[in-house]
Amino acid sequence: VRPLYVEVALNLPVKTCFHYRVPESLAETLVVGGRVRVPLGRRTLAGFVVGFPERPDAGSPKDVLEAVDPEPLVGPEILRLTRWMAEYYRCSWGEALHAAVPAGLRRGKGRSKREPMVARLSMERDEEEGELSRIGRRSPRARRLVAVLREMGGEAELARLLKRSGAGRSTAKMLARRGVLRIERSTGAPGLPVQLEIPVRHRLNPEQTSALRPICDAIRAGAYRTVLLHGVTGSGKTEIYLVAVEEVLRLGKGAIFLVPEIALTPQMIEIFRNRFGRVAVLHSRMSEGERARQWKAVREGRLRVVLGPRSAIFAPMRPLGVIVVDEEHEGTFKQQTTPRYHARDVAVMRARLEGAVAVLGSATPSLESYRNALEGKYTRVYLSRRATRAALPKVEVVDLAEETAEQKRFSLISRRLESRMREALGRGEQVILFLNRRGFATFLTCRRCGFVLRCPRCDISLVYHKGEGLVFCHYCFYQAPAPEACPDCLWPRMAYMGYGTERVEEAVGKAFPEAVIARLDSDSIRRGEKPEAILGAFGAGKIHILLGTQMVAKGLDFSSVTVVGVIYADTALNLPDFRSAERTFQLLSQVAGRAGRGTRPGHTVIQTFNPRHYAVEAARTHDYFRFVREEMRARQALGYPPFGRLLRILFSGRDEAKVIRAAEAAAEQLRSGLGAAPSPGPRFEKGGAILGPAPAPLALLEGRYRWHIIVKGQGVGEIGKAADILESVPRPPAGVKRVPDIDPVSML
DNA sequence: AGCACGCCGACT
DNA sequence: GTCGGCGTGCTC
Repeated sequence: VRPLYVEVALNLPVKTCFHYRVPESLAETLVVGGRVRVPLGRRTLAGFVVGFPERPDAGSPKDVLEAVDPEPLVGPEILRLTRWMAEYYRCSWGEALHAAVPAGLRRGKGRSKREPMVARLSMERDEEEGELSRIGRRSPRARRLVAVLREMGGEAELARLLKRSGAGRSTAKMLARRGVLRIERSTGAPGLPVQLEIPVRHRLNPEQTSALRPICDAIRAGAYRTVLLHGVTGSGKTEIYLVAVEEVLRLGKGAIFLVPEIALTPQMIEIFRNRFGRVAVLHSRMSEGERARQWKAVREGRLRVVLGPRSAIFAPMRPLGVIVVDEEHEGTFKQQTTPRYHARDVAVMRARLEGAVAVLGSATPSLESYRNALEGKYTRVYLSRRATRAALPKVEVVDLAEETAEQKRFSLISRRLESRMREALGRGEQVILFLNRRGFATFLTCRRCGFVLRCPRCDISLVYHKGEGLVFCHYCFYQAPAPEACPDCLWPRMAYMGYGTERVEEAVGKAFPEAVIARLDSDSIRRGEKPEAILGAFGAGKIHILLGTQMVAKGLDFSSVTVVGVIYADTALNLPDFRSAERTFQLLSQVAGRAGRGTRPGHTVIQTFNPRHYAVEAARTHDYFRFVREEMRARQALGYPPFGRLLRILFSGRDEAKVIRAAEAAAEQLRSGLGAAPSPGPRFEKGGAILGPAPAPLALLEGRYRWHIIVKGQGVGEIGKAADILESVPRPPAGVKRVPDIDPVSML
């Protein structure tokens, strides 16, 4: 039967799909999962064919203009999965599908055979400033182009850059001629370093063997199961993942391996390549074309192992045997733009829909996963010992208040940490230092009037970067030269407060003049340092002290690192978020685990003003269970996850009064709607609550005021009801954006 | 989202 | 008298 009509899912914030007539000429060509070009209003859009209805739901449907794909771009599995996402996360099916397909494939079919042109900043800042002023003040376009490129991280596809900055090709060419930019065809995947330690393959110990059993049993049975693999750092989780993947491959199925963006290290890629030969890697730093190529190879069954971040959960692998989510507790699995999905939860759903096994691995499982395991929704397996029989590092906590009092001054590196570092360096061992703050000074203040320099668009303090002599907003990339005098009272000097990686680098350089120090954070990368090169040099022993942010905390495995220092453990702890203790504990445990992975014992020194906090205390004693006990109690008392569900509704706009009014109106509608819940539905008063509206912790971001409402419910039913109410009431006035976030991970 | 239609204020 | 603000509704 020839289809007369198609149902099309468009990437619009509109819940419904649209029906079109199929012209005779296309009746044979259209397929479910392929895309079509269709008219909508006065535009033409591409959307996914999701069905062939017998009769249209509109009076006189328009004609499909053309077929975009000769064959389905997504299979029935991804269609089903995205439909579930749309329902659960309250987006349209089209938006979910849009997120599930890499950009390089979406636009033009194979037309973009050639790599796109990419523009990169290629000058030091002062040089660039000089060149720009020579070009003259009458060319705001050039300035705007450079500013936009800087915001995009110093490197961007030329086409996108021109569109965003509104500048023309000629402006870009002129800047390239003057050396401000380099414009070249993107080269694809970054090269891998020469030397990296590949852990040798160990025989599984008895604990690992029994952990593997429920995983492999389910894989062989082809049955859905989610396994929470809880293993202390260094307990050999990776080896279990690898054996599970091997098992899947033996059965002729495929595997998806998700890692947090930050942990997609060359080291991990190398382990996989080493073990499985060809592996599809979907890396955000790869060009669109390269990612599209890998995706196609997966769809055609040429690659059976996919390694990637969040979005790799949509890899068109069929049949699927196992999905591994490594570091499942990581917040980066949650997308912070529509559709706001959590890749770990999507992974579990996908495994369920496709009869696959999901393995969620972590040394510090999220409370959500832990509770699911306790309730029997997941199978929990526990690895209590380090595979290499190396002891867990000895963790020492330094009370910064005490240290400051005793030394009569505040010092970034306590005497304890310094002596541990000296011992290690003396033995030819290596050191990792961790600090979760980039830049030099975290804020500038005036000693006379107390003025603190803030971002005009975000109202958070500007961070001083000494290397560039500029202050930066870490949220919106606003930048300005660091003021000499106080802008408020004109006092001639500003005081540099707070400590970032740049400042620690300087202090460590002074204390250890003979050591080779490298810094690894997004600033050093932006300035052209290759993380692969730094890690390669560190692995080869050419660098003695590696200092950095998150990037040094995750997934690094170097056997000669014996000392790890946490410069300041309180950054995460002081965030206004109910998960701050959990984040702190996870981070400290993870960082501590970088020490003593080889045969020599490790030491971790944690510097903090909160030495008695249970997150710090539990990290010191490597006691996950103690942490969970305390944290569960706190969450239960307040009805926070995992004991309740949250819906966060964020309102933002340039006119604060309007934003507040919109949020208040919505809260009122929620209150009356939920209070009157019909009897079959869950009663709301019990345990549920509508919090706010209140200003979000980041109350002003990029010039937009932000207020939010938090709906706390006992289960999905309640927050779902709240989301239904929002959809049924009139939309907020123009100029106010309302974004619902189901299961929010960050409340900032 | 993007675009129309539609109804009230200061300006060529 | 119009140009244009954005509030409201619709797009197959």
